[in-house]
Amino acid sequence: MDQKHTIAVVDDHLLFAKSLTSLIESFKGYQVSFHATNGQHFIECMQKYGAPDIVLLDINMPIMSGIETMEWLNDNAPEQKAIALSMDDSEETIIKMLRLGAKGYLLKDIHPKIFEGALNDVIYNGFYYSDKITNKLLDTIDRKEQNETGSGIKLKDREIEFLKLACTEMTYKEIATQMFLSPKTVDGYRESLFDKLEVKSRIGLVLYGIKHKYIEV
Amino acid sequence: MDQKHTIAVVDDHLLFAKSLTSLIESFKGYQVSFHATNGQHFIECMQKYGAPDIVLLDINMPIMSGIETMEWLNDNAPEQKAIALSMDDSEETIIKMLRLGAKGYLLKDIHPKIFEGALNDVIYNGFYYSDKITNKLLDTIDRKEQNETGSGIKLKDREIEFLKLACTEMTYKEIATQMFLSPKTVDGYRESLFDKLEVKSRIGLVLYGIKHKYIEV
DNA sequence: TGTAAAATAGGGAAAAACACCCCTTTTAAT
DNA sequence: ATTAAAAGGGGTGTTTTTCCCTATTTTACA
Repeated sequence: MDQKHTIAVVDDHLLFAKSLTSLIESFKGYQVSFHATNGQHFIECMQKYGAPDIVLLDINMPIMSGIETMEWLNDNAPEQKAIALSMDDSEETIIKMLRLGAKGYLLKDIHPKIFEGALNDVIYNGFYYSDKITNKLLDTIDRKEQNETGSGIKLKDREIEFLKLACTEMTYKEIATQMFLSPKTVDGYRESLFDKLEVKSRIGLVLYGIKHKYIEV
Repeated sequence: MDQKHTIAVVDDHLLFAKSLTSLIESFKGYQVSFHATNGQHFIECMQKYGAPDIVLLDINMPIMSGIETMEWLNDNAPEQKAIALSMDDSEETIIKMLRLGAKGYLLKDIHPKIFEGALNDVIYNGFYYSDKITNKLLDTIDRKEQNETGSGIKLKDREIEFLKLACTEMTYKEIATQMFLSPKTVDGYRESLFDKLEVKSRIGLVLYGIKHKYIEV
């Protein structure tokens, strides 16, 4: 085993990517074979330089995101080992990446020693799951099993439609017109959402809507 | 000039910080004297290891943010050269940091070569302003001169305080109590903000507050 | 095919939000 | 010293929101 393990870094943040490269090359047994700034670029590079042993995938990238890249790998190179590397610790993203076959999910604030350990784990064990991520997933499962609380509330189409309009400066009367409903029906949606989302005012609806990405700001 | 220039890295993202350290130490003429995970930690480290030639300050950190750190430096070590290093490219943050005396403002996605150049500029010229940042500031100035549109609206401390409370499920009466004001005065703040921010309802205030990062969701 | 659960709609009333008028005291600036 | 602006407070309305009821009409599905 004389050959060094090869790593590809896929991240649009150049400074981070290059810094990470320096770090990785300071680990013995590893070398960075190339760096790409988004998924599409990565695919091109892979065709040019060959597949690396591990690809470190950022999630948020322009043109082709980490998730899209993971989907592509799933279809075209299912054997490729990939580790997601992101600031984003939302359950949904983590779950999505792991389901798509990522061998690990690292937050960008981890300790370099742990990072090195994770690389080794992926090479020799095939995967690495950190405490933090595991706990996050367990939390999510707990909440789902209990009471559907947290972010496990499912809104119906019409409710979402109403929620979006509630996050504007329209009055309920205007919302009713917009939705082709009686103001009284809209009042019903309001009350049932107050109940379901555990809020006490329209402000609460707006905050919920933003937090859960029903609307963008 | 045989001595290397010393750099301190202040960033809570360990992996990034350590990677950046690797990168910096690959530049000739530079060495990282210490790494701190937030402003408070940085101040402690500085007392232990002495002041670096340049401190690289992340903006978003727990306990003591980059802005708070910059304020502290302003009061306690105004000669200290600092460069803000952040993902956040909102005008307000940039302006705030530069006003507080930061010698430069780098986005984390810059090219390592430019990064190295920026370090040199700060050491030898005393400052570095990138195209991107300069243009961003020019844009802001343009908008200010035109019509006060965009985000060029300055809110006073008390208005910001009110805005934040308006973005909760409190009633105006409760907000008044919280702010030790008469409900009528709060009503005045509401009206003047409606006017200033060009919104027609409290929902508008909330959306404005979120968009302009007065509140987090 | 009967029944439960959605979706729809209404009445009535209190509380909050909003609008437009006014005033005094304090602070800042010329 | 004078003036202007900012900060705090009031009166009196209208409109909107919120809450608590009830009652149809669909829709789903066992």
